[in-house]
Formats: sequence, C-alpha cells, structure tokens
Amino acid sequence: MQTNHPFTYQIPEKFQDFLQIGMRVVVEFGNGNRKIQGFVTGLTDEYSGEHQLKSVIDVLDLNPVLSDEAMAMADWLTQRTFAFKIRCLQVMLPNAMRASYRKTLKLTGKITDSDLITLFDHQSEVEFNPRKLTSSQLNQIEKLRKANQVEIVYHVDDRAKSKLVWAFKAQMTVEELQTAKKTLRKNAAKRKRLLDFLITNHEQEFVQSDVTRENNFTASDLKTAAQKGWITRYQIEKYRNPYQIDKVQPSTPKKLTAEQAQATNAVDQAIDEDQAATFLLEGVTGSGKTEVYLQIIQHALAQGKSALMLVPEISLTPQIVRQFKARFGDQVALLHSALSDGERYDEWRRIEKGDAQVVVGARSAIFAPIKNLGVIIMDEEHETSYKQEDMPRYHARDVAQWRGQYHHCPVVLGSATPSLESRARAQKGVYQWLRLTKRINGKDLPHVQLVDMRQAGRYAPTTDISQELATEIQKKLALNEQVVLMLNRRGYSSFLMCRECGEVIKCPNCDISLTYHKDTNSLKCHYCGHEEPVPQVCPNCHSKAVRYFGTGTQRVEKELTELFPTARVLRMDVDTTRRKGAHERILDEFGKHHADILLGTQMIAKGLDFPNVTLVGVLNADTSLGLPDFRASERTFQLLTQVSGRAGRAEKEGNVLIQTYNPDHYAIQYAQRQDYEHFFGKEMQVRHQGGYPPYYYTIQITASARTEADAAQKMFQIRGEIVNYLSQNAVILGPTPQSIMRINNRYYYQLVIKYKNEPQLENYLQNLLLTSQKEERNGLQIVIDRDPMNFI
DNA sequence: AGCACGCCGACT
DNA sequence: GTCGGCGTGCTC
Repeated sequence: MQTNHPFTYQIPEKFQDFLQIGMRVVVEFGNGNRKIQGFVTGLTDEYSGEHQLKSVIDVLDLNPVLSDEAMAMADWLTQRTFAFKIRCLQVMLPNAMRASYRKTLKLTGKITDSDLITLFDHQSEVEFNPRKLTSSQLNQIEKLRKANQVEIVYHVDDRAKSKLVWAFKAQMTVEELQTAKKTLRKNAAKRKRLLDFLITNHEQEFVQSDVTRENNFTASDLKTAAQKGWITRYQIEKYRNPYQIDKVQPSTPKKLTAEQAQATNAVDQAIDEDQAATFLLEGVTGSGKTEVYLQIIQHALAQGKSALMLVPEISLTPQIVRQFKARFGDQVALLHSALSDGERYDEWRRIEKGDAQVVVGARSAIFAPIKNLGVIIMDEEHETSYKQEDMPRYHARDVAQWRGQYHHCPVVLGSATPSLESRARAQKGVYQWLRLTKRINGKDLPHVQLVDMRQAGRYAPTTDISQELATEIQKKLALNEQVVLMLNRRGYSSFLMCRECGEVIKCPNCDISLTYHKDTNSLKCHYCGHEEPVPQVCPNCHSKAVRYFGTGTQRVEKELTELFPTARVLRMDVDTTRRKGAHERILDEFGKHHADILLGTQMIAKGLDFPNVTLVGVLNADTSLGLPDFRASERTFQLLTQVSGRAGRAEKEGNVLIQTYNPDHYAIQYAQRQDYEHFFGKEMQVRHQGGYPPYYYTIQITASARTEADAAQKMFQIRGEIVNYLSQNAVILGPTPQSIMRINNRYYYQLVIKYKNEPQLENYLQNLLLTSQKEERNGLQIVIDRDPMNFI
C-alpha cells in the first residue's frame, strides 16, 4: 500500500493472446514472493528497464472487469482525492471481486517438536495464522523454514462466485414417460403426479426449488426421477434477487404540471443533444421531483441509452425502489449497502452485461459499470452521505460530473434544499437552474409553528414534550390521524452526570462522554465501542446522585406512553433498525396504520410519504446548531425543512411544530417559513464574511498518533512546509486539536487550508501523501481530505 | 505485508 | 567473534 506506481511483469505465452488492460491477475510480490491480486493497467511489447521481471501467475478474468472508462476514472480519482491508485481501482468493483488472502503452512520434511506436531495434527498442510500461535511455535517454524522443512504458501482467493441452483427438465419423450407411468406401483401417487407434471410441462426448464415449493415435491423425488432417467438435473447460474419486489403493479407516466414539464423538457433536450450539462432541480417538498426523474429516465431509455439514479443510502427504501420497478420493471438494477456481497456482485454483473439499463443505488453506485449513459440523476444532492469518509475520499457529485463529461450526458442534481455550493453555481450560470415551486397536490406547504422552549419548557407536562405539542398530538389522535416525531440526535446524546460534583462519566480510551443505554443498563462509547455497567456511585466524589442527562428516543417513548396511554408508538432509531430489513418493516407497519405515532431520529426525515400523517413534531431543533462546524446552520435548516415536508402529503392539511431554544436564529426562522431562497441569501453572507465555501475551497489535513505531542508536532511541521507553497491569498487554520481529540487512544490534530487558486498546493500534497507513508510504522497517520464535510 | 539488511548491545 | 532484536528500505 505504500507504493503508488505500477510494477512491470512478464506475461507467460499462454496468457499473451487474451490478457487485456482492466483484468485482474495474480502475481508474486516482494522478497517472500507472496501472491497478491493486481490489475493490468498497461501493456507493452518491450521492456528495457533495469529490473529482473517476474511472471504473471494467473489471470482471474476472461474479459476485463474494468472498462477503459473505469481506468480513466481511477486515474482522475487518484489525483483528485489524494488516494492510492490501487484503492481507486478497487472501489470500482463489488466487494466480492476483491481478493481474500490466505496463508498455509506446508510440511516438506520431518518435524519433531511436539508443539508443531499438534499444530499439524497429521496433516501435511494447515492454515497459517501467526496471530494465533505462540512465539515459541513461531520460532520453531522460522527455524524449520530456514532448513527447508516447512514452507509458507500464499493463496489468493477470488470470492466472485455466481450462485448456482439446481434445475431440471424432462429427458424422456412424452411416450416414454407415459410408459414409465404404467410401470409404477399402484400406490406410488407422488411419482405418478410427477410424471404427469413432466408430461404436461414437457420441453420446459424448471428451477428445482420453485417446483418443490409450488407443487409439493421434495428434492429427493427429483433425485429419484433423475436416477430413473425421467429428467436431467444440472446446475444453472441464478441472479440473486435482493428485494424480491417482482410483483409490482406497473405504473404509467403521470401528467406533468407546467413546471414539471418544463424541467423534464430541458433535460430531455440535453440528452438528445449529448450535452454534458449540469442541472440543479430545486423543488419544494412534495413538488413531484420523483416523477420528473422517472420521465427523464424514460426519455433516455427511449433514445436507447441507460440511466443512473443516485439516492441517499437512508432513503433507498422499498417505497422508492418500488416506484422504479413499477415504471421500468426488470430493467432496474439495485446497488445498496444492505445487499450481501453475492447479491451486489450479481447486480453488478447484470449492469455490466447490459441486462439492466436503469441503475438505482447509493453513493458507490456512481461507479456502476453501466454503458452508454444517457443521464445521471442525484436526488437530495445536499446529503452529506454522498461524500465517502475513507480513502478514496470522493464526493459522488464530482464523480457524476466526471462521468457526465465522459459520456456527454446531462447530470441532474435534485433537492428541496440544495447545498450552498450547488445553488451558488446555479446562480452563476455554471449549472442550469430548474425550479419546482408548487406542490403537486395544489396544497400550500404545511403550516410551521415554533414553540419557544425557554418559556414553554417550564410548564411542559414532560421534559421533552411541551403543552402545545401535547395538545396537537391529542387532537390528531382523536381524529385517527398519524403523527411523526423527530428527535434530532446530531451532536446530542444521553450522558451520565453526578449532580453533586458535576463529574461526567467519560470513555477511558476517548475524550467523549459515554452514552447511556437503557435496554442494557450500560454505558457505551459510540466511537470505540467500549462498554461498562452504570456505576452506582460517582467515581469522583462517591455520591449516589448519578443521573443521566440528555434525550434518548427510549425516554421520549416512555413519556409518550404516559401522556397518551392508548396511542400506539413505533420507535425508529439505530437500536431498532440495526437488523436487516427492520427499517422497512417499521415503515411498513406505520404505513398500514398499525401505529399512531412514529418516533425517530434523522432517519425519518427523508423519503417517507404517508398520506395520513398530518402532524410533524420536532422535539429539539437546536442541538445541531451548536456544533463547531461552519455548515451547522445549513444542516439544521435542511433537516427541519425536510422533516416538515413529511406533513400533509395528500388531501389532508398538515402542520408542523418545532420546539426550540433558539427561536430567533435565522436557520430556524427561515425553516419555519420554509424559505430556502432567503436562507440561501443570508447564509451566503455568513460564508462570505467567514471566508468559507462556496467562496473558498477547503482541504483538511489530519494527523493522528499515539501521543498528543507526536500528532501536534507533525501538524506544525506540515504547516511550516506548506506556507512555502501557498500565496498570500490562502488561509491556514490551525493546527488545532480536533474537538474530539482522542479516539481509541489515538490523538487527532488537524489543519484546514482555505484557498481559491493555489497551483503549487496540489504537488505538495501529492508528495505529502507518499512521504507520510514512511511514518505510518511509527503510528503516525496523515489524512488529506479535499472538500471535507465534517470539520469537527 | 513481509523479507533482507545493517546496526548495536549482550554474551561466549 | 557471534547471535538476535530492532529500525529501515524495498518490493517489477
């Protein structure tokens, strides 16, 4: 991982004809000649270098798995995100195609050591995992290796396996089957039924599991049938079917409003003219953006092109998926992190083979191997989850635009609350600006009321629910309508504090307070996973007055059931949605009105579309305002606007209540009026004054080390170097310790560079990436992040 | 990641 | 004079 350049290998004759750029190969690497997986990045007929070349051991693919486009994209990504090229190549492929490495220990001579005899256990080759062995065993092995008694063998396993299922079809002719039927015993009813089945379904191929399930045969019935020669059984490849939403009612395009039609036409035209233009589709919540997307995709398909649709991970729910499947059926492929590696691999291959022309997926789907792209759409473009937080630290929006250029196709960025960066570009005419200002149901935006908790809090019936909110909930329950309550968990958690001395219980490894978990009555660290029981007495002053502070969904749930004993409450947070499919199940329950109140964290703010929801309550609007991040206002505004949009989606009017301690803050004020445009104006002023994006570009450099001094020292050294490469116009912030300075016993220091145009900076950082590798061994890690999303 | 090499202190 | 631990460089 420490090198960032290609290595040259000789191609054995047997591979020379078909080895191509973009294939995966196995090669020997390093002094120990351990085998590793590599990618072919270039081919040449001659080599005049000074190195003794090794040979390619094996080729893993029959056709290139990385297209020319993927190779070019990886090059660009390497440069752009300060990443290692190998990581950029790997990110283009599904996990299953990444090799897994294994070592075995092979016996070539005699062993006498009793330790090792037990280790080998009469086998000549065993799995070798040095971590599981004692140092004396390792010593022995090392000696034997020197004496050529044992050998370490390196293996590269390709995990990309297609799923095989048993299939069968009739082997005999109808006449022969008829004859066979006559030879059966009288009471062989099941075999008779099977033969009848084969006679009526002659010539047809069946998947064994389908037939056994639907016609009540067993696998052994079919095995016997094969033995008797009635059928042939064989294995076929089968695509795994992740969501099992096959049987959806097909939907037809809806009639568009004038605004929708205008937006659609503008993009359609760009598709027809092969224009690599970027559109910003700014549409208020409920303005029918999804229908616009669907019709744009349809237009692309009609031109014989394909389409790529990105949605935030969290809103990739069956509800959304169903809409696409209903319109485009089997042409849709899904890429989603909840898929297993195998499922993901199958979807990837369907796309790669051209069996799917519409790809719907979360962030990494932007690398889908889709050909002949007609349009790329990014819904909720402001979502921070589009930025990957480890190497390569790409933003899906940037990749989308790169691919748009490559394919000469438009990119559509959609949002009710666009990121300031995108909105500013629309202002300047860099993006084409499309607006949907009206809701499709013709209703006004829901009425939003602020509850000033500084006053209301004193008379509140419970800690988290004001009288105003309680009254509103009561009204809706009486009308048999549904309520969504959001608890803003960002920057907030329940911690344990001693009321006597003020001691807060903190994680022993990290600099943050432990979070109280009621279900297990324990304290957990959300950064390193440390867990401990709740102490009976304060560790500092030994007082018994240890209480927990903060708000958790569990506590609010309890308060709700006390206030409204008959109401059915569904809770949705990380605890209740951890299991696969739990997310969908909860929403499904709520959709069927099996509950009256849905209580959740941020995850309920997006994508929900329940016609019977007429009240949305935000329990604590401000917690995300106080974060030391220049995007705090933007995030708060976006969140409040998104969640407000959940009310009154259909015929019924909806209203929204926001509880806040900062009713005068502009982010809250504009969110109340759902006035994105004025918020944008105000926030741009703030950014201009502070010299932040979109007025400046930012790059964050982080150093982490085992001691605070090491991390700080490195950052000051970098600062000292970097000033030599920067002009007067650039600004360096820091180095400063990160707001959570210590995580898992590592110390973090950071530095942020704000700049507009610094031609020399790029080179310095590329160089830093390489040189910093050397110090990794001493526990010093450097991370370079372009356009970081989190400054804390 | 893992091997070789060179340096240095401990021990024969 | 030799062995082994440890830091450093390099991998076609």
